[in-house]
Amino acid sequence: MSEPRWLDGQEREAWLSLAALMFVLPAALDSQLQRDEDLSMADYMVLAMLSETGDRQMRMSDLAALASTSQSRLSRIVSRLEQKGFVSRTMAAEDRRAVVAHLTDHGMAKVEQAAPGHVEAVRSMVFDRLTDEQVGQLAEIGRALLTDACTPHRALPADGHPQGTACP
Amino acid sequence: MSEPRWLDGQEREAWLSLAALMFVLPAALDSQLQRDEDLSMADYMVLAMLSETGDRQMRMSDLAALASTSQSRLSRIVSRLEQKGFVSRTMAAEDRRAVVAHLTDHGMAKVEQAAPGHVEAVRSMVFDRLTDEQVGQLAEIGRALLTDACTPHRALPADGHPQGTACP
DNA sequence: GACATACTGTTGACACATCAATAGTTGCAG
DNA sequence: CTGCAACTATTGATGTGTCAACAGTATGTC
Repeated sequence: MSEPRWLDGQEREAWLSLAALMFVLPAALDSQLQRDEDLSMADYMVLAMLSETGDRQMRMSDLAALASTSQSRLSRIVSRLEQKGFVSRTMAAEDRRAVVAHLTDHGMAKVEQAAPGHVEAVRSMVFDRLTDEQVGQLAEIGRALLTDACTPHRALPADGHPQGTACP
Repeated sequence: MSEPRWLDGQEREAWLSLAALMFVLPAALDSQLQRDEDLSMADYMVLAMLSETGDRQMRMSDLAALASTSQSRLSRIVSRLEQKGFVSRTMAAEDRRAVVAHLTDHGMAKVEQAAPGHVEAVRSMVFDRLTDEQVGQLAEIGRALLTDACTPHRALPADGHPQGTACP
C-alpha cells in the first residue's frame, strides 16, 4: 500500500471539528429528547418522517432510507414505538414481504408535543450560532456529502454493501 | 409555552442534511475501522489523541474532553484498550484522584497501522466531495458550533450539567 | 412452471453507551 | 483543623445498536 494522502492543515481542522460535532450534537439532542420526551433522536426522526407523509404511513424499507438507519435498527425502533402505541404495523397489500408502519393519533400527538422542544434545541445548538450565509453553505456541503454517499470508500471487487446499511 | 420559532426552508434543508450526516458518517467510519482494525471510531479517536501528545500520556478527564466523550464512556473505552495492550493506566502523582492513560508502543503501532485506512475513508467520504472553499467554510462552521457548545439549550435555573457530558 | 437469485423484515447473540450511584480525594470556609 | 462541597474515575443495571443468520416472498430465466 502506497503512502496515503494525509490531511493538510485546513482539512485537518475541519475534520477535527466535524468529528467532535458527530460526537457532541447527537449526544446533546438525544439527551434533550430523552429527558423531556422519553424518545431517542432516532425515534423522533422516525415519527417526524411518518408525520410528514400525506397518509401517515410508509414501508419499513423506505422509512429506513429516509431516516438514514439500517433496516435492523429501524425494526427495533418501530417495535418500541409500537409498544408505546405511537405506531402500528400492517402487512402491505401489494407486496407480502413488505410491512407498512402507520402513525397513530397518539403518535401524531406525541410528535406535535415533542417538536417545539426539539426544534428549539436544534436552533440553540446550530442555527443561532450561524449566519444566514453559513446556513446556505452548510446545506450545500450536506448535499455534496450525501449525494451518492454509498460509493464504497475504496473499490473492493465483488464486495457488495454489507447488508443493513442505509445504502440501497 | 409560546409558539416556537420553526425552521425556515433553508434551515430545514440544512438540518435534514446535517441530521442525516450524523447518522451516516459515524456509522460508515465505525464500520471501516471495525472491519479493518477491530476498533470503534471512539477507540481510534482516543488512541489518536494520545499519540499526538508529546509524551503519549494524558489525564482521563482531559482525554475525555479532547475526544468529546463522557467520562464514563471514556473509562470503558480505556478499559478495553488496556485489555488489548494499547494503553496502560497509572495514578497521577500530583492528584491522587486522577488517572493517567499512557499509550504503549503496541498502541502506537496500532494507530500508525490504522491511520492510513481511516484517513483514506475520511477523504473519500468528505474531502474528495468538497471544494477547497467549502473545506474552509466547514472549518469555520465547526468552530462556530463548538465554541461554548455547552451553554444549555435553554436557561434552566439551577440545573447543572447532567454529570458525564463532555462539558466542563 | 420450476429453479435460482434477490429482496424484505425480524431476531438472537453480542458489544457498546448511558444513567445513577459510589468510593476516594481535594480544597475551601468557618 | 474540621466539615462540607466539588472533583475524578469507575461500575452495576439497563437500554440500544450491530452483525449475521433466518424465514418468507418476489422476480427473472430457462
